[in-house]
Amino acid sequence: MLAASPLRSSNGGDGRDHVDVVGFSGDALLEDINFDDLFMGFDDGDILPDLEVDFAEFSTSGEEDSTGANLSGSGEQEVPVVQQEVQEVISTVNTTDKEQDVKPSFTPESSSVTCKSNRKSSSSSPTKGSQGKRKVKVDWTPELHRRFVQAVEQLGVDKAVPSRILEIMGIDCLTRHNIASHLQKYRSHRKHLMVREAEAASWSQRRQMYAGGGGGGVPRRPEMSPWLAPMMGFPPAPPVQLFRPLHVWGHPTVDQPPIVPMWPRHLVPSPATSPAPQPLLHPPPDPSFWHPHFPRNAMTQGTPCLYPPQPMRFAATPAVSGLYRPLNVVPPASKQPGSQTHPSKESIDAAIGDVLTKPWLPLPLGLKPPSVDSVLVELQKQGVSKVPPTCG
DNA sequence: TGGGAAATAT
DNA sequence: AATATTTCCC
Repeated sequence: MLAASPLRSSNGGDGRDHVDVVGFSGDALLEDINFDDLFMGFDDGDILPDLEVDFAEFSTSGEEDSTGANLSGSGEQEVPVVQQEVQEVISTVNTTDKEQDVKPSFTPESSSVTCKSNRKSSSSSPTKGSQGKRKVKVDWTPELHRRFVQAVEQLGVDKAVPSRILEIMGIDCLTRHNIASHLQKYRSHRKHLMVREAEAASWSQRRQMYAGGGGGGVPRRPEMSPWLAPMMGFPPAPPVQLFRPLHVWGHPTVDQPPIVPMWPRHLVPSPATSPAPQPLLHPPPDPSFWHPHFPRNAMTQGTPCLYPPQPMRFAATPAVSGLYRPLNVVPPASKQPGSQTHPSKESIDAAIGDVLTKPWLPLPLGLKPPSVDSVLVELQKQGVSKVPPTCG
């Protein structure tokens, strides 16, 4: 069962057809692989209603090389151009039912995956620039991709070859080249993911070395501790310093437990350990998640300090790069011992705006700092306000 | 027949 | 910008 309609390129170049291959399922989630990472934007909205249009009903139009394409056969062939009315039917269905509850039961075995035209296809003249080949562009919908993954895993990632995948998937309108292309990308993404996971694992391993396996996160050799290492230039009479981790490329840690150890009490930095600031490095991309998260927890709880207004320096540290950016938050002047001296939300906001202009500095030993939440918790436990000598 | 890179298209 | 296809070479 297929549905397709022509897509003519607007530039009159090769005038490719664009065919979506769609199916639908009640559970559009891809569980085998985290394709949220790989293919952003997949959601139920991408799963289109069943467009069971029998390709046999459509005559091919115009182009010689695409005529006679046999979509019910196996192997690769050109997807035929179909009549305009198909496209109309399809877009009608799309616009009406897309958000509706059109999720018929679906089982992988019995699923029908259909090919439909891409709606981007404009109704331009079929005669344009269509000599030679007319390829279709396959839209790898979640369902289609799920089947792809299924096939790949069935064969084994290493042994999966396009022709076999195609066979297993049983999607008529796909060609071996479609599969090969997708497979290439799939592997590439996969490799990427594995690298990232390896990094995470390696980090996690190192974390354990310093976390002491539940002993409160105290490194075995404090004097060598990476945590202790100079992270930033300390202010002359510094208040509490925290690392503020930035998960720039990953997902915010909202749903995840912290993967980093608590900040050990005796490792809270002190002025004596502060080095000179490092030179500017390449800024990592997209620190955009700053705003949503930072002010919420940063300084709203505890950490009273009696210093006069003075920058509080946080480290905004991307998880991967080993860089951080200092964040200076100026707390209000303390009135009397014991009074609250949190920075105001405004000053935090101002600092956040400002931090983006700061240079990125290397994080010693390439280690990540603890998560801000864990630090805050730990600092609270430890009565951190006493860390600077005059703060308690 | 398939992998992979690069160019190209959308 | 992201993703898919094509082309070329091995």
